[in-house]
Amino acid sequence: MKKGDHLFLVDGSAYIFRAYHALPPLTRKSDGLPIGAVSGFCNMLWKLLRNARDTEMGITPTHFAVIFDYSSKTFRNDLYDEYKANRSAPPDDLVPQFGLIREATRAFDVACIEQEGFEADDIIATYCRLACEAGGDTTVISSDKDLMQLVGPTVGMYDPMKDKEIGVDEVIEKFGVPPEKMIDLQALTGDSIDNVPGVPGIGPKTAAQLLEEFGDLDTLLAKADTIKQKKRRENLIEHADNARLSRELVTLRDDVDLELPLDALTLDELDGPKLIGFLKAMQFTSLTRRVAEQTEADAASIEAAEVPVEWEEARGPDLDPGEGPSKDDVLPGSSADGMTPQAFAESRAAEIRDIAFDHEKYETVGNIQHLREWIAEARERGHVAFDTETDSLDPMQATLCGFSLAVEPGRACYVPLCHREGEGDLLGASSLSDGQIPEKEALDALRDLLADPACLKIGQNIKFDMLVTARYGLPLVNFDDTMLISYVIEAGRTAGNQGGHGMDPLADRWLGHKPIPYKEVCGSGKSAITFDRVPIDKATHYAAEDADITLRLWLAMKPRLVAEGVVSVYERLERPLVPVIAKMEEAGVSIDRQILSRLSGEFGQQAAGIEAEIYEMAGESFNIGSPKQLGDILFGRMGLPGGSKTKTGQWSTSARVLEDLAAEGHPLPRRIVDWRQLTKLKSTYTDALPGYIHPETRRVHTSYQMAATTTGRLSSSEPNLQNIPIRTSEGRKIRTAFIAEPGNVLISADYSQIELRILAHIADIPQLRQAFADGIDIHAMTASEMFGVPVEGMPSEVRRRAKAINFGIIYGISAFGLANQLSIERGEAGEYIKRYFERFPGIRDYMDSTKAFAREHGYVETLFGRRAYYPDIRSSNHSVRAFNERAAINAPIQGSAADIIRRAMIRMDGVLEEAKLDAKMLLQVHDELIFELPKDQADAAIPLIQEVMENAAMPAVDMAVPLQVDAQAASNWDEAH
DNA sequence: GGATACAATTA
DNA sequence: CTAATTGTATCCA
Repeated sequence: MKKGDHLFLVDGSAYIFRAYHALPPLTRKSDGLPIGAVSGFCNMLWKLLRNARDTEMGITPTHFAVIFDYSSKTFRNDLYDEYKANRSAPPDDLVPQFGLIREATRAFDVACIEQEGFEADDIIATYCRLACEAGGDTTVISSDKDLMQLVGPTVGMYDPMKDKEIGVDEVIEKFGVPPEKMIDLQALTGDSIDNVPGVPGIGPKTAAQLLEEFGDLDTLLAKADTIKQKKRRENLIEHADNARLSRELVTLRDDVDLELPLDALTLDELDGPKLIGFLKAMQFTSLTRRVAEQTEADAASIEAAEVPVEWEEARGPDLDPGEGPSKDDVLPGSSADGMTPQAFAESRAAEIRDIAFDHEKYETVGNIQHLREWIAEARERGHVAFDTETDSLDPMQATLCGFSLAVEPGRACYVPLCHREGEGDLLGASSLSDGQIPEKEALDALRDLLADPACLKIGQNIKFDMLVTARYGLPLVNFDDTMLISYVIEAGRTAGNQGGHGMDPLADRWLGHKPIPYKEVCGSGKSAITFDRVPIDKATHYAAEDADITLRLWLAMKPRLVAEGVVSVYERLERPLVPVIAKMEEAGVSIDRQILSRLSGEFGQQAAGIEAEIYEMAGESFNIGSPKQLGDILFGRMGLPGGSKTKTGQWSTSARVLEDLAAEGHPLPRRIVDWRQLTKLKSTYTDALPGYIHPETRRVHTSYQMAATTTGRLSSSEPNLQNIPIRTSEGRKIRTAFIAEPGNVLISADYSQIELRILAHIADIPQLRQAFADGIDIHAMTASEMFGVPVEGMPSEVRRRAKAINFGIIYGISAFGLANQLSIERGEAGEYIKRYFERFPGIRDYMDSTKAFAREHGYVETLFGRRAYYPDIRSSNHSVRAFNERAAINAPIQGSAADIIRRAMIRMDGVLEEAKLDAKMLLQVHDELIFELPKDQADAAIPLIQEVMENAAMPAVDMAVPLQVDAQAASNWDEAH
């Protein structure tokens, strides 16, 4: 190696894990071999090497190697035997990919390096040092912070997934310290993934600040006693040794005795046919094609290589028979001929991922002719991505600032409508910016596009855009929603990261692209501006990018619906519900301010009285709302026996614990429970709800999230109208404030025991089926089966226990949970469960087979084919696994019920309309629908609503158990329910 | 101001 | 023991 040479070092092991989690899971079409990470790896290597051969741009490596960890045990374990002890075994579908990635490296004719006893990072550090000494430059292909300590004048890093170079400045930007201080920073923060201890309570921000102040770790530890913050000071002093140990653990060794010298890493000419053989074996069609083009090899004449792989499973995809793609699922430019849907979806996703973003190419549309051209092109093509920009996240309040369109990847525009400039605080002082089409003219043109049934509008969370455009008098027909497509294909796969199905995480996962952050355009906090204040050129970059991303996501994801056999879930349970829910949100519900205000006063007074009693009993005043202070009083000063502890080691003051104390004769805990209940009712409901009354409609418009839960349920927020109190008489009063307009009534229609009925159907339990067919009290029946007590004259306590068990079954019962619920010993709860399974062995069979299915496939299905993914069900951690098993048992039951009410909601409008009823569906509360309609139509509507709901599973599923719906009309929600 | 913990509410 | 959202307290930047 000599001056001017450039060494590329790929951190192979880190890449594998990152690619596995970040990229959509791919499988080889012929046998289901998982190859997602391999695919990402090959695409990355190809990109790096292709750039390498293009001397016009980028850096040209002369030396190249991929480095892997050899085994998990290294010299660091001798320093600290807990090192990396938190690492769980790699997922089953990643294991075969380790070998494949090494094969891929060889197919690319690149050095593949691993050495026993050392981590890839140490080998990388050593090569870096050698290259530097020889006068060459190095680029480390990784984004691992552990490697950032190597960055310097001749060493850079490159994050292949974010296409981002990391130099000295980037390290400082990200961590607030220069690379040479990264070791000290990591020593302080530790690393929970690698189980490096660090100092508790110190995160990257604090660490950077401390190092800035003290210079380095040793100085810091020596002067730790001068630190002001108490906790921080104590932790630094107490854990100083851990910090020193951590420093040793995170310091990379650059003196590894290398098996392969630096000069052996020279980059050879690519062997096209060899690489193509491998890619063909993996069935990477689009990369094969590109490599063939580049190397001028004849791909057709090259046979797929034999690639050794340890993989026993050979399962095909589970396509629902007879459920083909519908007409509008035939995608533009489709080259699916001769390909399986799976292979097509894969190659499409890979194709889309490779198209670069260029914000400069987006157009701003400032005259009507230009807009008409865009709309004509969209209608010509038959599909267009559409996104509105507004000044509010609330679609019922939002003012339209502009909209964007995208017709093909990279080709997108923004149409500003009412951007303003100048001071806004004085009336009329701001003025409309130049270069905007008059709003009415632009909207009239847009109407032709949105109302055109022959042109598919593609949105991300299109319910929002639908509500906004509806308020401007524009109907939106024929649409797709990328958020819902994502929800159908990977509910639960993506839990954790924000939103899961929001634009940012989707763009990251499917396109490897980070959109312009909203904060960068509009600022945040106090200095935030509304979108109409954003300069138009800046707005175009942001808004057109959103439409561009939406279009790309649609292109990349939609074929997956077919590939995974879930088209009907999307087309029958998700998409048609969008306009239904939009209408419900738009309708809103009427709330009586006066009732709430009166209740607020009552609750406030009662709470104040109880507060005084509490201080009296406690002998001092304190903040009752602080669990910490309350715990100190109850279990410290007053010396009451503590029950359980919370996960942070505090004494629990949950209602459960307090009620147990009350039962032992202590008067104070009871009052605490009462106080909490009243303050909850006041703050969350009677005080907060009036604030949600819309200034113009005078009604409350909740927002339903269609892609928020793993099971298929909706959720409601701002305000949440799915948790309005009902259990206690005090809470119930709040429901009287939900009223019908004068002359109208509310109808509440709810499914009776729908989840138990679904369980009886799915698990096929004869006694349960019979009981539901006969209309018997199901909990009493369970009690009599289990305890041999006749239903007649059964003590209520016996029935209560049976009821808790029935619920427990639906929740994937555990002795711990049941014991907690019933305040009994775990052993006794275990006995109950045992006895239950003896009487209903079919339930145990259902649970076992559901668990087995989930473990094998990674997901479970509802009666209607909706999937809920539980990737952690294979966790080696017992409690994580058990939790996922319970969730997997519950999901088909809860999810099937959710699917049934969705079907009812989708059909409801048409049925009511046909019957000439002016009923409006207002709310959904999981198993209940609320309608508002003229008083004199209630008698006609009730049986119709019941019929639609009771038959909602038909004809897709013919339930072995009848569904029963109870419905009543009244002037408020309390009486209707 | 943002993140986290805990407790409340619902089906 | 399943699935959610919201409000208050608390800690830290």
